[in-house]
Amino acid sequence: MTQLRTRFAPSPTGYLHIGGLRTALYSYLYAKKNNGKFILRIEDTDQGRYVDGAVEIIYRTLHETGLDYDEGPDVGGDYGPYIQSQRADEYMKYALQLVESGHAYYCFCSEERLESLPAVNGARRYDKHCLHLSKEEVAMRLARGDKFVIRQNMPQTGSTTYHDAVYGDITIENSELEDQILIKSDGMPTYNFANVIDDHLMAINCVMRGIEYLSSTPKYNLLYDAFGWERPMYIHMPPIMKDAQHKLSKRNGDASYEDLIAKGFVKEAIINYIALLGWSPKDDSEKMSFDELLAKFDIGGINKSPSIFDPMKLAWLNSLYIKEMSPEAFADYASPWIDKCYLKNFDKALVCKLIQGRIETFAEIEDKLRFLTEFGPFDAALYDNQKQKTNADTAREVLPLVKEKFARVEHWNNDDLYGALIELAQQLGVKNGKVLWPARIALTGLAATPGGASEIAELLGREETLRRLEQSIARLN
RNA sequence: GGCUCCAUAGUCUAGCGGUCUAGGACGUUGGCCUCUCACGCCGAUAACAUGGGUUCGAGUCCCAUUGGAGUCACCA
Repeated sequence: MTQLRTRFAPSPTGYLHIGGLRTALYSYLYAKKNNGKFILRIEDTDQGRYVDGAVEIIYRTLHETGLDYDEGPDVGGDYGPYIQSQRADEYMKYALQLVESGHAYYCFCSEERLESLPAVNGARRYDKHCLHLSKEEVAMRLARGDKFVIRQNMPQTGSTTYHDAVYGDITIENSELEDQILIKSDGMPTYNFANVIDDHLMAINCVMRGIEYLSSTPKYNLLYDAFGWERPMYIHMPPIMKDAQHKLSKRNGDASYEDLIAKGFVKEAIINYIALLGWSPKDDSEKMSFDELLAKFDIGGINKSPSIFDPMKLAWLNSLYIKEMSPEAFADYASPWIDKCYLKNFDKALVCKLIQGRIETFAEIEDKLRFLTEFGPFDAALYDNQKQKTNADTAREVLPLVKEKFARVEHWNNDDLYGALIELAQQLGVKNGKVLWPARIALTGLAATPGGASEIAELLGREETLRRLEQSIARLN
C-alpha cells in the first residue's frame, strides 16, 4: 500500500491566516493519523504578490504550533525543491507535452481582444480563438517572438465527476470549464497548472484545501487524465467566516495567528479552537491537547457548512489553558505583559498569583493592574454596598481603625493582614464585610479588583497601603 | 447572472428513519460559594428555514422554494 502524502501549499503573500492554519492542521493530523507524510510547499508563482518575510512567518508558525512537516524548503526531502519558483523549468516541459497531445494550445490573444469578448451569463469566457491557428502560423509567431500563453483545451461536451471525501460526488459539465491559462506570458505557470504538476511530481496523493477549489478541481482532474496520471484523493474544507456574510479576511487584524498571539491568546488554545471550527469529535470533547486531537481526528467529522469564528469561545478555551499553567509557566507568559505596566515596585510572583485565575487573555492584564500605578480621587459612592451595609459614613468610622491595625501588623503577608481585618470586625462586633469592603475600596478606588482587601494590601506593601489609606481617609473628611 | 456546494438555538456543533418531549459547548441568565471580581458548582434560556412528497414512522431520504457560501483572472 502506498504511503499517504498530503501537503500544505500556501502562497507567501503575508502572514498565515486562521483559515490557512486550520488547513495545515487538518492536513497534518490526517497525514499523521495514517502514518503518512505532511509536506510543505511554497507556491510563489505570482511574483507580483510576493511579500518579503512571508515565507519565514509560515515556517515559524508551523514549527511553533507543532505542525512539523516531513518535507519542505527548510527541512529538505526527496522531492525538492519545495519552492515553486525554483521548479520553474519543469512546467514548460509538461505544458509542451500537453500542446503536443492536443490538450493545450498556444494563445496569442491581446488583452484588448480578451476584453472585447462577449459576456455570457455575467462572465466573459475565452472563445478558443487560438485553438484554430495553423501549425505554421503558431511556429511563425513563436519565431517572431510574439508574446503567448498556453491554455488548457477543455472538452466541449460531457461532464467530469470526482469524489470529495467531505462533499461527496461533484459533477461539473465540461462546457462550464474555461480554457484556463497554464503558462503565463512571463513563462511562469499559473497556480492551476503548477499545483497539478507539483502534486504529481511530489507524489502527493491526498489534496486537502479550502472549498474555493471545489468547483475548479475538475479542471485539475482533466489535467491528470491528459497526462495519464492517477488522480489524488480530495478533501475540501468549509470556509471560516467573520460573520454570516464575510469570510475571515486578512485585512482585519484578528485573522492571523500572529495577531491572536499579540492579543494574548496561547497557541494551544488557538489550535484547539480552530480544530473545532468545522470539525467535531464524535464525543463531547471541547478542550483537547494536541495529542488528543491527533487521537480523535477523523475526516468524517469535518463539516460542510461555513462556520463563524467566535472570539468569545476562543477566549473561554484560552482561559482554560491559562488556568492550568504552573505558576512558573504563567509567569513566563505573563511577564512581557506585566512589564508593559511598569510595575517595578511590585512583587511579580504575587501579581501573577492574583491574576492567573482572572484573565481570559493576556491582553487583559494591563487593565487589571492599572490600579497599582494609578490611584486618584474616586467617587465616595463606591463605599455604598447594600449587602455589606456600608457607605461613606461607615467607611469614615472604620478606615482609621483599619489603618491603625495595619500599622501594627508585623509580618506583611496576606494571612496576617486578613487576620488583622477580621479581628477588627470582631472587636467592633460587625460583619467582616463591614470592614473588608471599605478597606478594599479605600486601597483601590475600584468596585472590582483582582483580589480582596488583604491581598491587595499585601501586594501594595506597607508603605503604599498606609499612604493610600491615609489619602482615602482624608478625602472622606 | 451561470455553475457548484451548504442549511439543527445568537455562535460552534451531536444527530447518519423509530432510543429526539433534539444532546454537548460558548454566550446570556438565576442561584450557591465568596474579602469585591473571577474561578468552581447547581439550574434556566434558546434550534431541526419553508412547502410538498416517500414511509407504519423524517431533524434524519427525495423535490421545490427561500436563504447563505464558493466559483466564473496571465491570484492562489
